[in-house]
Amino acid sequence: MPLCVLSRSSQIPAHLTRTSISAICTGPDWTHAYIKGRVVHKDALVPLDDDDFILKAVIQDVDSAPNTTCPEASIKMLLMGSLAKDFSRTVNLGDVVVASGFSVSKSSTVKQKHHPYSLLLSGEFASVYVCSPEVNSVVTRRRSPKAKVSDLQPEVNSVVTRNTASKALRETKKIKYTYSQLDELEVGTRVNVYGVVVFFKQPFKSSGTDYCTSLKITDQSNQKIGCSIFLAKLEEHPKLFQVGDIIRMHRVKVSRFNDSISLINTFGFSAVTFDGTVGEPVEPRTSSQSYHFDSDDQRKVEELRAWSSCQTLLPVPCSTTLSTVQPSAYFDLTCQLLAKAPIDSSCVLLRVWDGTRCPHPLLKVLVEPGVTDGPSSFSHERENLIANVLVYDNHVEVASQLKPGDFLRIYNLRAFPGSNKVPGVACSHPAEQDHLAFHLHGGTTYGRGIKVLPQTNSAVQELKRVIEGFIQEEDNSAMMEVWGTPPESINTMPMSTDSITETTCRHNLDSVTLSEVKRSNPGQVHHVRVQIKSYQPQKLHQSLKLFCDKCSTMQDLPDEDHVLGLFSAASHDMGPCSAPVWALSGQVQLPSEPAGPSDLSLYFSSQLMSEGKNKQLMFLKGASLAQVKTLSASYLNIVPVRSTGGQLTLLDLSAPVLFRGRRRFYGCKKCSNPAVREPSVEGVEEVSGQLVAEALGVELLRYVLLLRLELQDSSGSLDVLLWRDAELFFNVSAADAASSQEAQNHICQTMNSLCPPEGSKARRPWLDMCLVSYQTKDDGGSNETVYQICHTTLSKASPEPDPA
DNA sequence: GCTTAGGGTTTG
Repeated sequence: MPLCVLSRSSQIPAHLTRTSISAICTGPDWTHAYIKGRVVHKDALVPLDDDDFILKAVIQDVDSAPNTTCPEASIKMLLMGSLAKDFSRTVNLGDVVVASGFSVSKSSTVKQKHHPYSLLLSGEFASVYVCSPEVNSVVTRRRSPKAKVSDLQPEVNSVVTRNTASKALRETKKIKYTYSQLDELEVGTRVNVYGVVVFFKQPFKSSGTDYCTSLKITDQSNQKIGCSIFLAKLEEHPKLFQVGDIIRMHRVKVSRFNDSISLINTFGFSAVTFDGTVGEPVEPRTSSQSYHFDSDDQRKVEELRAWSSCQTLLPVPCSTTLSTVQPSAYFDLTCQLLAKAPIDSSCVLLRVWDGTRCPHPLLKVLVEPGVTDGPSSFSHERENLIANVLVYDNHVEVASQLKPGDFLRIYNLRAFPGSNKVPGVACSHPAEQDHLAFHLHGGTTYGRGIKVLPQTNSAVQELKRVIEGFIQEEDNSAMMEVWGTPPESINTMPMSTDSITETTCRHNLDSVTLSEVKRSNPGQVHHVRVQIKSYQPQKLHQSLKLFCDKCSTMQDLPDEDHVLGLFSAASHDMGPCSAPVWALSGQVQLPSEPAGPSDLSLYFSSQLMSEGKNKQLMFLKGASLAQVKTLSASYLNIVPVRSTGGQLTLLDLSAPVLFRGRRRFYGCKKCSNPAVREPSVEGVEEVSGQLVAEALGVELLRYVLLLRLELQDSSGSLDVLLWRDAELFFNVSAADAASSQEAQNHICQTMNSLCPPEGSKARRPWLDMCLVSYQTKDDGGSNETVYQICHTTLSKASPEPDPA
């Protein structure tokens, strides 16, 4: 970074010729010209990136009167790079400078009293010679590596070089950015600004190469300035969540469009955003690895928040929830995504909730089975809270990136009443004209779009509180029909040892004793370190239950003898039976083993047959349970049927409604409306169990594990349930446990090691657990507190089973 | 290196 000092102005290179400032215009070649003027205005240095800077200054012709009003006596200079930095350091207001190697462009300044042209000092030939009274004839000069310094004084040159280099280094580390008020933006300049966001669109694809964020900001000047941010990467765009957010932008270009000022990002652009709410922590939101933030920024944000909060004319971010939404309204919805499913190439279904209940009935949307990302159904209670959002056109791309569990804000969502026309989708009841559908229409007008909110967002925090409250209630109602837990006391000295479980929750809690848990009010979460004293049921196959997600009831698995009897009874009904019109029927002769009737009737979907997929689904009449099991090896789905009054019907729902390999599926008697119907298999590659069940009108039951454990520690004992997170605990699926001996053995061995049998020499291991307590009603209708193990998983290989 | 958009409801 060479700087040079000249002792006399005569050392200005001889090939340069002076010209007057008023003579500057575009056209002539100014390569060999210089101008001489007094610095009357000097902006702060603006850093562009690591080693690049820009600085604006105005100089006035030294030969003009100090107070001249002649617009052409002074001219604006834009200095770039190290020349700008050196100028900022060396030159003071009032200094006389000589400039050469400039280029001339039409001034962007609109005011009449300014010079119609401005100077750009950039590149290797741009030079500024300074002739201040204090620093006698200093010359700063930007120089290319090849430039000759033979016309500069060598001794002084070397001294100043060192000084400047070290000072310049310090300067870049504690750079002060200056921010322009929005009423003093000059077209053509590059500025840094702060503003309150009064309108914005999430980034959308421009017709060029970049995504575009469009926003409008204002500040204490009350000017409203539109901004367009073009960036190729979505993650680099400003993180805007709602109107009222505060944004700081570095290096935006002031330009003119349709008689108004607008801002566009330029090279080195960066943006940081802040929540605009008074009192919230001032936390910069940015994806940038490093950014500048100091106490001035803190103050700036707080000033803008305070000012903004008093402005009645600024838009207020809306806080509509599903419980307050009006039919036909457009609104922003903060919600959690539970599941999503493609509808067609220009439409995606988002199933969302915000934990509040919409007073208007919500449109139900049926989708192809097997295409849903996330659960395909929820508990009956939760289904009533779920809004089906249809997302169209340009928003499909963003929607495809979303994952169930994400917290979202959907901007300018339309609550559409009476909709029953959804492309490619059947509506449950077309007559339900007042049902609300939610549409995110195509386009970006009114800021229409979707944004994933971070977990730290205050609206997300609030939403999580509401949702967790609901889940707690949901659990309670689901547990209503399950056991109570009268606790009893025992005194046992604990042994000090490592836990063989770990908790997967994020509660930041210390462990408490079981007696402290018992003394606490219900509705809380506790962490405990315990042993298992006993458990029920001892016959672990009895811990397998069937649960209906729709009506939240639980039942035992049907007794095998009972199922055998149902099949046997069905096979004896030999009355005539007509096949449904859609079915192709046939007879089959089975070998004598396994035992059962020798003439079975088979029914196939003619549609599947025509596609050569007859192995995917078979309706089977007259077979024994053993025969069904055998045929299950050859057919993907087998539905046992019987003849009832000459019609083909399903067996009683206490028998399996569907066999898939070794797995049996049962239906809920309360929630099903069973009939033998042909599944809609058009375009389906493989027929799923869910598809068959839906065609049959059967609500499938889910296998669950339910155990009651008696826990103990030094303070006493406590009965708890292991249900909701039992699969997590054992690391085995209940459905596997129902069909696989290996999975059953795993559970048995685990329980055996956690609670060795009486008389065993094996020690009981210690377990860290997360317990949730809640209140429910016992059979007599009085309140009791139930404890359940949640978020707890066996972390180490289970100890060897008791050798004794 | 310097186009993109430049707020103001889909049409399902």
